[in-house]
Amino acid sequence: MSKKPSIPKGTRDFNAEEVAKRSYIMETIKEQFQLYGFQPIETPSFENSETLMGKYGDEGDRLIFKILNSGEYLKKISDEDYNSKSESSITPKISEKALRYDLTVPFARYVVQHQNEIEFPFKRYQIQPVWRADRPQKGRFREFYQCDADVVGSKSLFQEVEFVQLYDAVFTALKLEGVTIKINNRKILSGIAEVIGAQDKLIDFTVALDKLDKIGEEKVKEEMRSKGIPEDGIAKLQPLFSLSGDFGDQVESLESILSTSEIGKTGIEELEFINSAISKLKLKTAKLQLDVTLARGLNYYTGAIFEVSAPEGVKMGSIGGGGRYDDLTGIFGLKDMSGVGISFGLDRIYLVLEELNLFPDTITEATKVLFISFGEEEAMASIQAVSKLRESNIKAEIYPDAVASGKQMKKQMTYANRRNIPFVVLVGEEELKSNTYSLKKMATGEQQKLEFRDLLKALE
RNA sequence: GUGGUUGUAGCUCAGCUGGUUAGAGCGUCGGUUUGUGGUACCGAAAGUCGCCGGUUCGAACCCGGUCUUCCACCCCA
Repeated sequence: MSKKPSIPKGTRDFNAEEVAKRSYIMETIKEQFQLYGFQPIETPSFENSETLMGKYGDEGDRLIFKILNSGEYLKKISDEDYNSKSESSITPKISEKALRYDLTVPFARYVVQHQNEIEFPFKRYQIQPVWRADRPQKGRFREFYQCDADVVGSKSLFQEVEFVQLYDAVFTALKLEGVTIKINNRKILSGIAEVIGAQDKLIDFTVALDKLDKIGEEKVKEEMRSKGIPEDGIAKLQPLFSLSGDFGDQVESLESILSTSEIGKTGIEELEFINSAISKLKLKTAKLQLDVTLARGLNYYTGAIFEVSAPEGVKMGSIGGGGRYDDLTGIFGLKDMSGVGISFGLDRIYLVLEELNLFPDTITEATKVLFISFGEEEAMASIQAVSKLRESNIKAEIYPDAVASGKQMKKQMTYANRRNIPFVVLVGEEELKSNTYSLKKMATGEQQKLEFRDLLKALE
């Protein structure tokens, strides 16, 4: 045996069934995106490095796949840089392009670049792969698909409301019931940080808070202390750790904490607006839940923050996320362009649907009938029949190699069986003479000789 | 980037404290069955034990490195 070929870690091949299942998810999402008025765009797999670098924090920069320059790139490096062995100074000189890390930043770039051709508010969706140089683990790959829908150019909170509805619509259409749409607001987090005297430590504070359900109250407090958050501030957080009840109850507790923070109060108002709209509009199968510990994407989110988690009992990271970013295009020079968007994690949704057995049986449509090949003359007759069946939209094929003996007959039957082809047609010497077709139903083994008209009827 | 885990036939995995020619099930191929698959029986082929190096009289097994798998942390879809 020669050297085994392989694919890079964190990447996958997909067989016919997997492709069918993946496209089922994509089509379902696409359909809902279009129903909500989003237009598709696509952007290149790789961007100029400067478009991506620095947009996702230090951690993000580390996870961006960089593309090596072509040509004699080493000759352009000065001896000083070369000997320094410093990645940060050499990397930009030998790599000017990088693989797309998410769809949001390329979208922001797109909006700025095409601002004169775009009607605002601009609603677009985008379904494309992204790449991250991460270590793979459960539900985490180095190449995976994101399905994003965003609106730029509207500050209306009704956008947030519609996105909650959109999440609900997609997961309902996928029959994935009972997902939780968690919502939070950056302004509330800022408000809390302000109240406890940690405005400058917002990220440290929220990163610690985000771990609450994972490591528990004490460990979270410990981490906050270690980051230099004052003890009396941590004490003020106490009501946060025991938040309970419905949306309204939780908001009440928050109000008591945030009474002295203007920004915090704004955050609460926004949350309440979204919640009351949603409770009037009603969700079909999803739940909307306030989660003050939710703190993702803080590098650019400024208002609402969303995250969707799989139904209870399924061990999987978030299957979707999103939020409001008031100034994303600002980085590229277009000010005052508020955006809000959500993302679906195709690969994770796939794993969840698989685990819960929610894929419809009908999505893997294969060949319906296989014609057994006997010889040249028979094959010719078979191909004529196959062509006619195809004209009637019946998936039909003929085994490419002729039967020379019973062994090959067996081989062809086995082939039909393996591929789950439900019907086999035999056209041999006898059938040729009588101008008939022997149709065999594989599941039961029953077989009958039919004229073409009846064959067509039986297969329709 | 940190810590752990995995790698033996096409696939799933056994393989004792290091000891002759490395095993099973499934699959593949052939036969019982020359116009009939899915069930039965008989037989056969198939492995540089992930790769490189070390220890040893002797390594699938012990040690080091490296790649890979999966998991956790960080972060994230």
